[in-house]
Amino acid sequence: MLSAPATIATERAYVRRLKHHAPLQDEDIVALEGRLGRVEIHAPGKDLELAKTQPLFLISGWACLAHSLRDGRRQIIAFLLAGDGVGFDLLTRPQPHIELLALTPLKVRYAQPGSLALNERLGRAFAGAAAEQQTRLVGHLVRLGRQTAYERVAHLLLELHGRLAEIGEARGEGFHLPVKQEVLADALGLSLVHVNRTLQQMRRDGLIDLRGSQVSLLDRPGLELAGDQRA
Amino acid sequence: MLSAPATIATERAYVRRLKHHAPLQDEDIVALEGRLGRVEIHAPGKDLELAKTQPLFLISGWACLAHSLRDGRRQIIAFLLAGDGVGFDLLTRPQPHIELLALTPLKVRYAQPGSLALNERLGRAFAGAAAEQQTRLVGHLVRLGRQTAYERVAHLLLELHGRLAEIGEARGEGFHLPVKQEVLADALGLSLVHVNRTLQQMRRDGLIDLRGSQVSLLDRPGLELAGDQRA
DNA sequence: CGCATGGTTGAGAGGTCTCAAGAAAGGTGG
DNA sequence: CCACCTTTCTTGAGACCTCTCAACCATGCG
Repeated sequence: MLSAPATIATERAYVRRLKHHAPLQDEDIVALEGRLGRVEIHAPGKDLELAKTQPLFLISGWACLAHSLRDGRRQIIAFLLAGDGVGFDLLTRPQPHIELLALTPLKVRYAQPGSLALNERLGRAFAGAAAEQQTRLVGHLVRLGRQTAYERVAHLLLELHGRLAEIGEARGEGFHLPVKQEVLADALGLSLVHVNRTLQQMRRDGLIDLRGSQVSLLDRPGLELAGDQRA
Repeated sequence: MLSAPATIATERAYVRRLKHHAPLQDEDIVALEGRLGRVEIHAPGKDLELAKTQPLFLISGWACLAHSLRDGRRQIIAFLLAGDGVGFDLLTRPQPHIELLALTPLKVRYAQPGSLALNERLGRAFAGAAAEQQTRLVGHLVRLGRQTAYERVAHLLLELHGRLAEIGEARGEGFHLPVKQEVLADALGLSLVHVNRTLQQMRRDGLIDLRGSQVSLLDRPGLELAGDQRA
């Protein structure tokens, strides 16, 4: 029984995320849960087939939206973390040539088709989540268009840390980054090799610590100076 | 009176755009028009202050959404053309650090605040327009992340021609591109100089003709080969 | 005619890429 | 627990793409 609270907390990451955007009441949660169904686990690398799948929430693990070009080049559009919904907003609706990929073992909970904005509060929560998604997408676009490799990496690390902290998956300034550098490269529009060199450089500069897939942001002001893109 | 039909057609570019996404009936148009108000004209370079403005439709001219970094670098997020709405979808809702800029003399028609999805057909039309916007945004992101300068330019020219053709602003394979190369650079994540060189190269390759702000796509298959990003 | 703006071109620097090989880490079967 | 194999990370070297700086040309306008 010791693990029960943790399990519940984990399985309700989506509740926590939605509550960030609107003050949900117990009845809202109950109503929402009533529309949720089976849980599935997918292996890393699995294509969840955005076009054919029902809406879902990520319970645990990392996923991404990706677009592949003919010649094998790939661009990752967005990272999806525990608590994120898929199929509720425009970005995660089926789009041509976009695939939804599991980056780690992925636990998802499917919802019944149709909107889950069952009342005004839930509606605002989903709208808020969609707006946040959209803001991140624009931030990603700016990264790719106008930032250097060093800036892109710093900016992405800050974003991921912030998102993970929100769902309780960061430990202080540290977090688990369970993706290959190749994935970071495909997200950042860089080559694998250059991502590696950039990480080395940030390590030498004392901005981060990196051992295995464990990252620590050693110098947050420095990282923000490097990566922040605000006007 | 000879110019009247043309004027009406122009002023209703937004109707044409919406009809692309749902079969609107006359009553829908009437209802929509009932919610539209004053027309204003803004000078090129004008910041329309996304955060403070009412929703609006572009009647004529070009605008863009842009994000400026501290040091002056700028990334254009999206081009907005005649018929495009602003403030109806997530992308064109106020977002931090994003500004709405007139790129040419810009004629806009303001709408009353609140949703214009007055019935199910209009709702689908607006949703369709938002989805198209979103798809373009993702395409733009892939351009910036994984395409070369040459590919980016080709892809953007094809996109713009397609959009202009939809609203009757293309003449065959030609169209008017009323923006400085600096603007293209800020959209494509390139330097002004490199955009110029790339255009020269495409001209030498016989893909495009470019005189003044007049562009002709001389070799559409060639352009698509160069710029198309489909998997 | 002269100025301002935007386009064009050259030259060299710098950032990022590709190719390639070696080191580290992780998993698996003996 | 070790040996091996695979995967991932790391590093080097050189090529290539794109950038910056700078100058010059073309156009339009007062």
